[in-house]
This record gives sequence, C-alpha cells and structure tokens, in this order.
Amino acid sequence: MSVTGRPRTFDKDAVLRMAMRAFWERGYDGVSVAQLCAEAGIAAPSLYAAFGDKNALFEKASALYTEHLDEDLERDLSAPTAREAIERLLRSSAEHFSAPGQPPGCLVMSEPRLAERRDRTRDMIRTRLRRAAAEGELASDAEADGVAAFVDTVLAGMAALARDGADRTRLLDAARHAARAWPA
Amino acid sequence: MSVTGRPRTFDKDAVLRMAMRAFWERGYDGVSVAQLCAEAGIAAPSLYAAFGDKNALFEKASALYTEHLDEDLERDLSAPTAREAIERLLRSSAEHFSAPGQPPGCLVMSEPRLAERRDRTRDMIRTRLRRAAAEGELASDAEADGVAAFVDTVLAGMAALARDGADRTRLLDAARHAARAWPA
DNA sequence: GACGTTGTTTAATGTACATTACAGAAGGAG
DNA sequence: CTCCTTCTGTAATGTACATTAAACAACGTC
Repeated sequence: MSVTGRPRTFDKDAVLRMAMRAFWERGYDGVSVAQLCAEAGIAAPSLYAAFGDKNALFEKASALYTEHLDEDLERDLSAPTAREAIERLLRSSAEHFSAPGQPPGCLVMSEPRLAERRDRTRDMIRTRLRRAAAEGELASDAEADGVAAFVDTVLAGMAALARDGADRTRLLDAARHAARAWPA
Repeated sequence: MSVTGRPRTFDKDAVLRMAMRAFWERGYDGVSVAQLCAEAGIAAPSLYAAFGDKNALFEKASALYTEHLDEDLERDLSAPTAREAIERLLRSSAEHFSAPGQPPGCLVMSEPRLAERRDRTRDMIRTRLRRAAAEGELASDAEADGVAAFVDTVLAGMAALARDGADRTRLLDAARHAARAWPA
C-alpha cells in the first residue's frame, strides 16, 4: 500500500503548465532550473523530486503541449477534402500561434530538440495529401508531396513570424494567401 | 604612425568566416568562446584582442553573413515586375538555404537576436510590393501587405525546413507552390 | 506516540562559461 | 642593441549552471 508521507506544498500540474509556458517562450536552453524554481516559488530539490531532471521536465512539458496540438491536427486533417483540411489547418495554426494570453509561436516549431515531433506532424500532413492523390483530388503522389512541403513551410514560417511579433491579422493573411496556392 | 609589434599568427578573416559558420550552424548561444578557440587553434586572448568580446565577434560575423545576403536581396527585388521579383527571391532563397558546403538554413532567420535584421528584410519586401500596388500590379496597399506577410512566412518557413534537413528539391517545391499563390 | 515515507530547506558539488592578468615572445624604429 | 608596441600562452577570475547531500518537517499507520 502506498503510504502518504508529507504532502506536497505546491500544485504539480500548475508548475508543469508554468514550465511548459517558460519553455514555449524561451526554449529549453533559455530556461534555467533556477528560473523555474523562482517562478514556481519552490526550491530545486522539490522540482527534481516531482519531475526528475531538466530533460525529464521538458519532456513532460512538451507532452502537455502536444496533447492539445495533436487533437487539433487530427480534427483539421479529418475534413472531407484535403483542400478543406489544409485550409482549416492553416487557419487554426495561425490562430494558435497568436492566441491571446499564450506565448506567441509554437513550442514544437521553435525548439530544436523537438525535430522528431515536427517530422511526425509533417508525416501526418503528407499522409493526408497522399490520400487525396489516391482519391483523385490531387494529380499524383509527387504533387501531394510538393503541396506537403509547401504547407510544412507555411506552418513553420507562421510560427517564426509570430515569435517576431506578427499579430493575428498578419498570420491569417499569410494563411489565406497560402490557401490560394492550391493546384487548379 | 602605427608601429607594427608582433605579427598575428592566424588569419583573421579565416577565423571570422569560421565563427560565422559556427554561429550559422549552432546559433549564438550554441557556440562557446572555448569552441571557437579550439576550432581556430588559437587561445582566448588572441580572439579577444582581434575581435573584442563574444558579442562584438558575433556582430562582425553576422555583418559578414548579411553582406552577401543584402546584395542578393536587392538583385532579386529589382526585377521589373513584383511577381518576378518575388519568384526570384523565393527561388534564390531556397537555393541559399540549401547551398552545398554551407550550413543549412539562414543565420538571420534562425538567430533570435537578429530580429531587427529580419524586420529590415521584411521592410524591403513590403516596400517592393507597395510599389507594385502603386504601379497597378497589385490591387491595393492592403493586398501588397497581405502578399508581403505571405512571402515573409514562406521565407522563414523554408529556412526552418532546411535546418530540419529538407533537401533542395523540397525547398524548391515549396517556393514553386508559393509562387502560384500570386493574386489573379 | 514511535515509525516509515515523502517533501522541504539549506548548503554544497562540480562543471562550463565569458573574460582578463600577467609574463614572455616577436617584430620594427631609433 | 634597446625600446616600444603588439601578439601569444598559461593560468587565473568570477559567475551561472544542473544536480545532489544531509538535516529537518509533515503526514498516515501501527
């Protein structure tokens, strides 16, 4: 039977959300354990006991981040046509990257050590577009891959612009213009 | 009269190019003075005497980088029509971000502390497109700004994709699809 | 109310970092 | 040959970092 011991004095989930936000704003290397402790109002051993080392904490924080993200991605890509799927993805990404009360941009796009996660997202996009090629909505797998590369580019670019201070209007402009590039 | 003193034992320009390359690959924070010294085969005091502190060295390195960059940008934007200017810019950027023998991506796009330089580039693009609006090639300043936001996005996105290992073909695909978004 | 477990606190640990002091070496000018 | 200047080499400086040791505190259980 797990015995209780001294209860934690802080809200573990709240600290994890705060860590996620810090990594989102400043990146893995831009956030020090000391800063996290100061923001959370706890001492280092408490943080280590709760989450493990900095890398483990980052993985938990990015898992929390991508949880919502994957849901949104699946939802957008499940649109009946690929064109609509991509339009939804572009628009909802522009909105996510400029959400009020949240850091601008995207943790997954900005953080070098999340390259694998980016690849997974790109795989999902390419898969959706290849399905469109199989269904005749796009001319060929080659065209599907070309569109996928373009969509990947726009998503990464919008995240970068958001971090540089672009407002939601600019991002939605970019998304709207990108949607016009759909093959005739 | 400047008296000579002991001659330098290393090639200052070569070390600057090496530093530029290191910052380009790994970013300001990813490059330590000790690493630069090791790569250059010199001791820290030599580097400090030649370039000043790390920040001054970074500024010299990024000035060297942007020297070529600005030339290319001016050349591309000087095309007779804005549409051709943007097509050239997209293609030459895709090529620059995937140049053999050079680090993938773009120092200016990747380095957080070069946000001002990015803004300058974006100003030049917007200026060129507003000129197109004044000349009747685009419908309005608002449309010019929308296209500019889109082009900024694609440029930043191609740089990000290149850093993630996208090959030249993928980047050129993205650039080609982007060019199709030109207003009818 | 003593015990085991778990959290907290303070204070250390060791490493990497940017930067510099200092002593010596290499050149030209007188 | 001596002086002045500039560079090089070694070794320090101080700071920030991630991580942990050790002593103490708070809870449930017996």
